[in-house]
Amino acid sequence: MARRFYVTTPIYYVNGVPHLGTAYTTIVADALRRYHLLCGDDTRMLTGTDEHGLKIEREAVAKGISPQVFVDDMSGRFRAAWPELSIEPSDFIRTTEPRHTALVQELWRRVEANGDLYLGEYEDWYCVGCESFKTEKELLPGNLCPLHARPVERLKEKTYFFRLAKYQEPLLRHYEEHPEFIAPEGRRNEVLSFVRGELRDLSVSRTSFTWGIPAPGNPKHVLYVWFDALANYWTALGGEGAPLGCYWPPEGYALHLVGKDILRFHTVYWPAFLLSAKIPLPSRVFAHGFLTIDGQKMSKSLRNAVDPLRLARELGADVLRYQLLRAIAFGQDGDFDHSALLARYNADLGKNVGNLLSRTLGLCGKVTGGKTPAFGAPTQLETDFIEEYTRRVGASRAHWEALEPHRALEEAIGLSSAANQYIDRAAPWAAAKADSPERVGTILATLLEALRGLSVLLWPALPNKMAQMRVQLGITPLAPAVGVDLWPMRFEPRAAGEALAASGPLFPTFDKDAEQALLAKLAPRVDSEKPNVPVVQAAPGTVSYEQFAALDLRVGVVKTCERVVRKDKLLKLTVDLGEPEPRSIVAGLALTFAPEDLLGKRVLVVANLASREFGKGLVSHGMILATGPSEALRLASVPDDVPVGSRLK
RNA sequence: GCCGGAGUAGCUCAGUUGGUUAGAGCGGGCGUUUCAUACGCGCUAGGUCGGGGGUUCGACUCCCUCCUCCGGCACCA
Repeated sequence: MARRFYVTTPIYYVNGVPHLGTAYTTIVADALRRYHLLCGDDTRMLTGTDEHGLKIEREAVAKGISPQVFVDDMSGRFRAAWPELSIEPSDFIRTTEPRHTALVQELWRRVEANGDLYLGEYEDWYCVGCESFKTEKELLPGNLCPLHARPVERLKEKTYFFRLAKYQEPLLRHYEEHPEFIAPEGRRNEVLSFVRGELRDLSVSRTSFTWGIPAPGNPKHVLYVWFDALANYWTALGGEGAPLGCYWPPEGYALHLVGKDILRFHTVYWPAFLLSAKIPLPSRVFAHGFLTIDGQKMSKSLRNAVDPLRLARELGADVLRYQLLRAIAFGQDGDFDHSALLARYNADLGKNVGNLLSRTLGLCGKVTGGKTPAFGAPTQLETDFIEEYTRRVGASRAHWEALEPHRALEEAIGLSSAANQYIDRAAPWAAAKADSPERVGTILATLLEALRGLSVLLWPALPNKMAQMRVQLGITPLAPAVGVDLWPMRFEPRAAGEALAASGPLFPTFDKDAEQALLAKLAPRVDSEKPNVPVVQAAPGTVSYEQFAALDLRVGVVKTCERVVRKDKLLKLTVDLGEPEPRSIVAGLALTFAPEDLLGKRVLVVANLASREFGKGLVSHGMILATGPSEALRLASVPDDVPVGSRLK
């Protein structure tokens, strides 16, 4: 009853290096891979890199190298990173590989043959500086490019469209018939409501850059990001009729792990492409949450500050894997907290599992000469413990099946706790003093078998540590094979007389000093960039939106400006706010600015401030915004091309 | 604005189709053992289960409403 299990991670865009977020997804995928291996499933895991697109082209140019050289280097970093985290994908695909490009083009042709591609015009905001389109959302107020702060323009580009709208009903039907297709539940509902709304055809090609896969039959176009990238899950298996095709439905079970930010692409666009190409859909798309780090959002600077490889080198890959799998409810947002990591390591692994191994082997060394004792007549204690063992081993398995690694591991630790309870109740040291070797043997044999089971249950998360544990237990390394179920569902104590090989603490704990030292070493240091604004909560002096909105802030241009006699600080100016007549404003700018400095300048004005009388008929109808000491003011400003009278918001 | 999720012990969270004294882990407190990595085991938290109202013999669990947080969509004051 070996299943064919195929798990994928997103392919990572090579404009960055592996960070904790990408490591997280990939570690979960690897843990699932290992779990399925243990079950005897025919298992396959895929990860890789996404290497096309304008950003890459641009970055390579900026570095003065060819895109290919650039992506070779970047992709290599991802490929090299995973083994350091004990991640062993079956395959690593790059979107620049011929095996991918050829099959993506085939996919394109199939979609085209199905009548789902048409040439049209894509119209949106375009920044000449970027040479790329911007969505409305990206733009700064006043239709400015967020990168260049210059106005974008409306532009049209020839592009192929995919008839996404056509697949609204088929998609909804598929969601309906396969409720497990999108998980978790909450995410499924989001997608559902999105698809129930209006689906617009999707632009799937570009002509404004060349670093991509040429569209078959029209090489002026390159395939646009999603059509190219999503296909990797399928192209990596070699396409239709290839030997690896058996990992794809209907024969295989294909699971895509994705971040919740790219859920839609995987549950709407990708299935639609496949429906069009008449290829079976993947079995399930599971969206996990985002990580915060020590309670802080993973900003760019934090991303780089928390390097999973550095953590792995410092603590061992297993410890990092364990924390990510155990501390974060898969599917929900989670926090990666450094001190919680150390605390959990000490508690779960050191004190619970590690000490259990240590005391068991210690007793064996003293009482049985470092060999496995015989399992004799069980008492109620053994019967109860074995019952709990069986229950937890089964529960752990069920949780892996349900994509709940945090719970699967919780069960494993619970089993270790139960063994610690059992050893206290059974008190083999007392039995040894009472000179009842058979009883001691039975107790120790029970514990050794529990530890053997643990070495399997924890292996998906802690492959290296569990390998070491098995060495100490004197058993062979786990050697998963297709069709062989290694999950320790049955409690079967070993034969007597086998050699054990205790060799000291498996999980040496950190004392307070060591913890402090590690935290100091590992904690992300980003304070320089953001002076750790601790509380940005609503302070007593906050204003409501309504209060804020009551302000009329406008862009104006200074038309006239003159000193005010006997008022050294004041300038009297008239400012054009786009109103019929320029406003007369009195402002305390004179210590910094000479009147001629300000002529023609753009300024920001509070336009609905109550008028103020300065005497001698001098009245100010507004306030000019500035910052700094009186003698070194800086005017709040906007670029010169912002129309006069524009309101700020 | 619409839709969805969440708000349970100091922290992280479980809580099945409503029913005796609301749970776990960690932390804290107390006790205890000595085989063990100063480890383990036992006991302990008296928490208005976000607020208010309702249904019911009885609600954390059902309904209404309000507040806060988060997410999706819409919109951009």
